[in-house]
Amino acid sequence: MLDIKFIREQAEFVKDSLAKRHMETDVIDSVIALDEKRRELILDVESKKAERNAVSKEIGRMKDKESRESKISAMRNLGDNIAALDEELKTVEAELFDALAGIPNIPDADVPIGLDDKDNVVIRTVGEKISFDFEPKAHWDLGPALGILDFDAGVKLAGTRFYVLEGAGARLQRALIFWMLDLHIRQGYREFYPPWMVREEVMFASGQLPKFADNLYHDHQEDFWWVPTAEVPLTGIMMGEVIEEAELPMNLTSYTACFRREKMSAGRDVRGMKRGHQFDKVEMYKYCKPENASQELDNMVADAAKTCEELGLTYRVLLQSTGDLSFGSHKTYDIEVWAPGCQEWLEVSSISNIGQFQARRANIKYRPADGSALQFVNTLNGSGLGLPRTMIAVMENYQQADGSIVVPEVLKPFMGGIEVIR
RNA sequence: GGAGGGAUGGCCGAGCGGCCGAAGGCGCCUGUCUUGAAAACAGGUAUAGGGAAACCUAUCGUGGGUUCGAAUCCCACUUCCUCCGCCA
Repeated sequence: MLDIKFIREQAEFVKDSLAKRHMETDVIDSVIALDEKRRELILDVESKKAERNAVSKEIGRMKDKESRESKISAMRNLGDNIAALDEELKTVEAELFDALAGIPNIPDADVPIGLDDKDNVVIRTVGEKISFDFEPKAHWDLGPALGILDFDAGVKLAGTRFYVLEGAGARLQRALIFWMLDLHIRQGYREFYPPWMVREEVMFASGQLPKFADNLYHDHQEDFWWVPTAEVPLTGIMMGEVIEEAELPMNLTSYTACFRREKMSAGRDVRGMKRGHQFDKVEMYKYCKPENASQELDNMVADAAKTCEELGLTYRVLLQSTGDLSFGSHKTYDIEVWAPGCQEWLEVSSISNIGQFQARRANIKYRPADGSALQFVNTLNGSGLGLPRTMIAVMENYQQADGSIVVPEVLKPFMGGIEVIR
């Protein structure tokens, strides 16, 4: 959510930013009109309240019954007037809030302008695409052949876009989770295990609601929303809090399953385990001061990249264009790993500086050490990494001619002595 | 699921429908004193919105209601605690 004062003062700049995202800019004009209406009403209703407060105090001290009665009836009328104005103000504020909640974040100045993900800019590529002296297989052939990945069972249990990992496959994923969490702890993150279902207000705070309700699973009998990413509870955990400056930056990491309806992308990526309704992810998250956010974004990209490096995967870092930038993001890098079987760069991580966009929705501030006024923190989030695609990359990169899969060096301690899955 | 008791500032804790944005204490900040510190003493110390400013408005878990006026009365909800039941 953007600051209404900022919009008021920098209307043209905000419009330009919307235009970069290929959005209509009319909403800014209506927001400014609503804001003016709102301030008019506040001026009016608050002066009336001031009068009522003053007269009510007088009434409390008055002895003369008649003039007392006349004041009371005058205040009764004023009270009705105030109630009507309050009602009107409430309506205007709700409209303003809804309008503001629908405006995306301002892209950072160095975000390339583009239409979609094709305009994302490759910043660097690390490693060479692996070459084999045989024809590499895709994971959807490798996995079932080894008996570690079962698409039919997933469909039987839950339908399309579900699969079952078993044996060394399930264990490999668990090893990745353990190893990633340990790595992030070494990198200075604190591990959290949050609820995987949250209240509606938490979904709103992190920016998923109201806009993306269609992509979420929701229990209609209780106020429970299944998290689409650990970013949601990791934002919510500090909702409404004031953090001491000395505590910043706060680095958090969490493993959760993620649940997504993926309604928008029906028909895309249907094959394999690339895109499912349920997937596991290890997430990194930061609360920091605004002036450090840019540096912390770079740090987080480096932390995620380290994960790919230690796994021995070829990867590239991309800067998202304005056409691909998600609703709440100020600036986002993607990390993609090369999957030689399905011949694809797979997005395993998306690392974003959200600025104060979420903090404003979630009301998360910090208290500067010098005692000056409270400030909104900045928040950052990034996958470290998404498990299914990491699994794909590991399976396809570490495959051997006979269809077996070598366990990456860093995962061996977690595999109970299994060095090759066969 | 049933019964009962709570929720007040950074923390603890008072609070009769009006003089309560809220006593008192602790903590913190500033000053006096001191070579320095401690102690003592004095003053200050919530958040948000509006306003050029003076200042005004709102907030005592949340949302409604009663009233000229609500921390205080009424209703609903959230949450914590105690007891009973159920349960991995």
